[in-house]
Amino acid sequence: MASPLEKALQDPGSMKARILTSARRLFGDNGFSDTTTRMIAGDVGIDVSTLHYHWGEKQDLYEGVIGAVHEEIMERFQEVERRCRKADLGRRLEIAIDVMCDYLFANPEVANLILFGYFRKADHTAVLDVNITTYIANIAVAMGLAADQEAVSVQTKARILAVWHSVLNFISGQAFFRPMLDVAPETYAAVVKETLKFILVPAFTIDTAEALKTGSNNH
Amino acid sequence: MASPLEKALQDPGSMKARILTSARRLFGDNGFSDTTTRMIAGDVGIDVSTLHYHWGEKQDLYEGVIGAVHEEIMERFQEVERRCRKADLGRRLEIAIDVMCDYLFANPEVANLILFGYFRKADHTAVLDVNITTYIANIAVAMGLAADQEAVSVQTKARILAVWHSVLNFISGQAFFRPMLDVAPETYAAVVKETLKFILVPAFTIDTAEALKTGSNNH
DNA sequence: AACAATCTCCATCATGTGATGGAAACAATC
DNA sequence: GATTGTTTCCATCACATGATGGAGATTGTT
Repeated sequence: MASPLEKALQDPGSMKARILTSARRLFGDNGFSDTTTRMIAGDVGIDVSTLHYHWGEKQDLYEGVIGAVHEEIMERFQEVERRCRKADLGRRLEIAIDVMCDYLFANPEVANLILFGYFRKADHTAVLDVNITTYIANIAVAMGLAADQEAVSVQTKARILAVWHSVLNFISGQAFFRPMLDVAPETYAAVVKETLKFILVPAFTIDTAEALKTGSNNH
Repeated sequence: MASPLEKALQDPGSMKARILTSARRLFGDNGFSDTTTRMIAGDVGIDVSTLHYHWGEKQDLYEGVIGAVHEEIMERFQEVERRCRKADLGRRLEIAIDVMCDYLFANPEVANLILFGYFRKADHTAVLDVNITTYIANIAVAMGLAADQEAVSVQTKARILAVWHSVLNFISGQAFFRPMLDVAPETYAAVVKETLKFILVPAFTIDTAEALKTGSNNH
């Protein structure tokens, strides 16, 4: 569907791909407005106009980054779904937490990029909006919380959003929280996984039966 | 401690206070970089130089906003602490969720401002950092998860961070998630409270005894 | 070697932004 | 009513940023 993106991914050494890589990291670090095209060009070691030549305007490059990240995330969800077969709900949650944490800790800019998207009031929100809705439906089905992607109750959606946020925030706020907890980087990752499982697993494993039954009436 | 801030709060109709109010909302909506001093001045109905006359440079105004919000939050925590006396842990959590949700839904810019702080790599992070640490310690004590503010284990800190994030994200992402859940604003608030209690209460009420015992060894 | 296509850079523009100086309006005191 | 201190606005500056045009370099093809 995204032909320029495919072309860029074909050869990671191509100029277009190199720009995308730098843009991804810098946008993730500083957000859209605090990342200048000159910063990205400087990081790649090229001129600004070369950047514009390959990607058009800044907004297009940003959407290219979001698109690439989106594809990666969807791949991870498919991995979760594969590994979740024939496991109970508690185990499924643990698998999902492990897979997503491993991925996000290895690509910390991803969590930032997604969370930045919540704030931007720009026009591209529609794009990201669709993505998030897709994530939610995917998780619901993979977790066995909904029969198909169309029949996800409000409660289930809200609960998945809460889980998803919890994961993202711990990774996104890493630079902020790790010093606060005063632990080494590797320890931080372990603490995060443990905390997520501690908080999330009991709620779903204990209460799921009732939650699904009363899932369509809101208080 | 903050003398200019006190002066502004003394008279809500004063120019300095009016600027602070507009700045608070606009910074909350758009973040620091996407909010211009001209936007704020325009919202108040004054000239840019009037704004600079009262508040100095943009960064100072921003810190004024953060400071005011910080004071409000601390008041809420004190309220939680008062109302938590002689209640068990599950009930304490519910009280804390209710109080903080009511406050944040009534002042939605607050959640944005705090979350924006996670991302900004600017110099003021130290200020916010201290604030967050204070929040965490306060909650830990109010919840009865730690004896005093100095003796909070890594696990407890991480768990409180997770709770705090969950609350903030639902309010901050309201404009984003409410359409996704397709519910009315009042319903959204109810769903959020319910979801938070659903997810958070079981973990702490079931597991607390063991959690506190093994609170100092990770993994 | 000649040519065409692609790529990269230098110079430059238009615009928006943070910030300031100084003039004018206002308020308070005598 | 004059004087002094405070507040507000107009005009303007310096600078960073997004973006472009066109010249030069590079590569591939014949």
